[in-house]
Amino acid sequence: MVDWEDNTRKRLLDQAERLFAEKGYAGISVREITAAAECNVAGVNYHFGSKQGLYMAVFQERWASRARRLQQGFAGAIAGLQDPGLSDVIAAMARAFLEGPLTDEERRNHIHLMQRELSDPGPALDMIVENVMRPYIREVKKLIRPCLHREVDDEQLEIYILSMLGVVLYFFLARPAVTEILHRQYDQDFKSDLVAHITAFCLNGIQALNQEK
Amino acid sequence: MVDWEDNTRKRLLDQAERLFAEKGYAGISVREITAAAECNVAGVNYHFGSKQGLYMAVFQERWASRARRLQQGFAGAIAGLQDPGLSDVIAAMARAFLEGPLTDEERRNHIHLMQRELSDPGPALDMIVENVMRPYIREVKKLIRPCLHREVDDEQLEIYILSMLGVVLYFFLARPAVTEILHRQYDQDFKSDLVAHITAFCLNGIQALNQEK
DNA sequence: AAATGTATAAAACAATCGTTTGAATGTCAA
DNA sequence: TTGACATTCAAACGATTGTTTTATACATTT
Repeated sequence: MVDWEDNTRKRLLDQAERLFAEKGYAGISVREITAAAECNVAGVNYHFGSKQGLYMAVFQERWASRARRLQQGFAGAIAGLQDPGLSDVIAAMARAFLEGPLTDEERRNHIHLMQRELSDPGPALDMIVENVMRPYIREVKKLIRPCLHREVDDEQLEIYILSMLGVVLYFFLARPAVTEILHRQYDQDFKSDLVAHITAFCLNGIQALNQEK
Repeated sequence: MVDWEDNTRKRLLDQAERLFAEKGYAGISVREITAAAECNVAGVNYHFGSKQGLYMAVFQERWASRARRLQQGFAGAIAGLQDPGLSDVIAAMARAFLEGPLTDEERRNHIHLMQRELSDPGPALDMIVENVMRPYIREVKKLIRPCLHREVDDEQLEIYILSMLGVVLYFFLARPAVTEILHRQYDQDFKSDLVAHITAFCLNGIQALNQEK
């Protein structure tokens, strides 16, 4: 194995990631992937054993490391502040997803791949939940709890964090519908508006936790 | 055509709706659908012309009418109140989606079908946006605007409404992940908690619109 | 009763699916 | 140079895809 740059394998992962994100596992054929990667059909089975093996490799070798970069982007933004407030944490969350360290295409692939696994549980869901979502939520909880004025139990806090994730991911996920409804392009302008909006919306939303009922 | 009950056609729509919602358009074959509907493979092409025709029929003959029932459930809950406040509108929105006039299975199918079209634009997206989402958003806008203390431009209000929809739909969509993370069953108990939470979260969120900045 | 139209079924259609085979490459060590 | 290994390729595998054809059963109309 020539390990400094296994070109066919890399091209296959590149195109598989893009096409699986775009059309879903069942929506794309091995031949379409190999055509896009400009290699032979057999390449998939040679390098990854099967179509499913290629799918899992996309998550293990691409998706997981991107999730790590996202989390680091978030943690880094927080680490730069001393005594970060609630709005700092929420703004950092939104920014990490919408303007974070990833390119636009990486971001789109990343979120679509995640989304598909979350709604149609596939072989990669366990990895996503255990290795990415759970540690992420634990981290955010540790950051948020000191900002609250009263004790809040774990589950309630987790639901709030999931709500914030929901808002962020949904604007991404439903992008075709959102842009058509609002008559706006999904450009930098719109993204800035979204980050500001999401931060304000979720900040107020989570203040519900701060109020005695 | 025997029109009082065309049995095969009805069974095909029943099973197609369930299976398209569960596995997506590309994820299910016409043979799996006809097997579930206990009829011949040719039934799909005879009654609907093609697989895609069956898919569109699911949206036109099933999904659209359910969307109407959802909207009526929402409108009816509001109509019962005089001078409905912001929290009334939001609670009615959440309840219509999570505890509304649909059965649990109808609700699951409905939201999954919608979700798939929103994220992978298919032939039914235009219908969803123009005939369902846009009228719905227009209606909610009319209800919310009188509750606000200051003038808010259309787009901002629309973004807030989309955010609320995002929270509601996301808890549905990512149900497999959500229940695993929270270690909870998706039962009546949990649903009540969700409605209460979403209402509180979004109510506070939208209050951002009420405050001078 | 004969003719017509509708609905279902069995069988086959060409096309495409994921996968495997076996030969042709190139690379590097012995 | 030889032998072993890694990689790519064209070709073909059997299975499954959506669709069509042909035949049959039943109902309604003439």
